[in-house]
Amino acid sequence: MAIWQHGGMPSSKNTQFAVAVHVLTYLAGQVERGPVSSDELSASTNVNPVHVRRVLGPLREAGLVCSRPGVHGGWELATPAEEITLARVWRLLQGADPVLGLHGPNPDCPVGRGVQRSLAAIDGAVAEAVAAELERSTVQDILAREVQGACSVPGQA
Amino acid sequence: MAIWQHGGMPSSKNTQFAVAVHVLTYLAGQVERGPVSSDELSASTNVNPVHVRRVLGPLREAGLVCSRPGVHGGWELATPAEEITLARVWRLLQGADPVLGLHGPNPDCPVGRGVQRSLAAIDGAVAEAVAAELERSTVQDILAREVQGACSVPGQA
DNA sequence: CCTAACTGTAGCTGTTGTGATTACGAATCA
DNA sequence: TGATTCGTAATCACAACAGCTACAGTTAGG
Repeated sequence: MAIWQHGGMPSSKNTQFAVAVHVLTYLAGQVERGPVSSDELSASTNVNPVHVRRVLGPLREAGLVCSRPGVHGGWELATPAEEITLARVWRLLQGADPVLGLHGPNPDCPVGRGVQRSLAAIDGAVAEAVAAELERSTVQDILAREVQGACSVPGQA
Repeated sequence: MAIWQHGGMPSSKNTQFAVAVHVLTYLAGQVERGPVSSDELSASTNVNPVHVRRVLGPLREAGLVCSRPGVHGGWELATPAEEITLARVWRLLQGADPVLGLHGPNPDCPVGRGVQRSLAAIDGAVAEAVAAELERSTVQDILAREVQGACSVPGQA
């Protein structure tokens, strides 16, 4: 028994963060070349071009990248790679979604409410811890780990 | 490791952690009463009894709780509440699942491989940071925040 | 025994989130 | 004008989570 509608709580399987980091690193390595099309980024990340643009949307609004339509359009880094921390990217894409999963408690149960409140507070602390850890890496750091040259997708250079 | 076909990588969709913490706290408050049925736990957590048992499975294997079938069966805490850190619970339920989402990169792209490796390392560090944060709270701590008495589901006490 | 009350698990279903795909409009440059 | 590329909406397929039912295995009590 217990047919209460169960609390739908978001927090999901974001591949978006990984895709974003990948794209930013790619762009950081192609700064000299000018705009890069989402088609090329799509080939590098192995995801759909539309998905690339969707992921890059929030990053553009935050000023990390910029895009231009048209014949020689595409995407460019709008912030130096060494100033883009992974924490910033993560916060942009994760939003306010809980890191740990919370669940809709039974309003009739005092334990439910108490646990819920405690858990929400702890989730916040965890989110801060994650951000703090991600603050330690920048896109530049990741790019620096990449090998030297030959960083293009075959058939696009 | 790392099946590159397309993203099937887990992240945090688990309500299980929250349910587990809830149940453990409930059990910690009912230690004197003897075994608690998963039906009662189900009413408190507002999830299905079967789901409760599924979540509690790993915790029992780890020795945190124990269960007995039969007429007066149910679940009991098998470890003092002050020794159960949330980190332990989290690690049991999270397993080796990545905290941030990784994605299947393009094997033909050197950037892909590099980013992938970096991201995996960072994910490990983040997981440690999360665990460290969760190490600071125990089930006893959460129970202590609960109010005094009247911690049963109406109709069950 | 036999029944009732539990756990333990398998199987199916409904819902939801994610990403692929297509399509179309807007902007830019030759 | 026409080709290229972004921006976005709409739709589809797939997988994960959880709800639910059903049934087998255990235990207590008559």
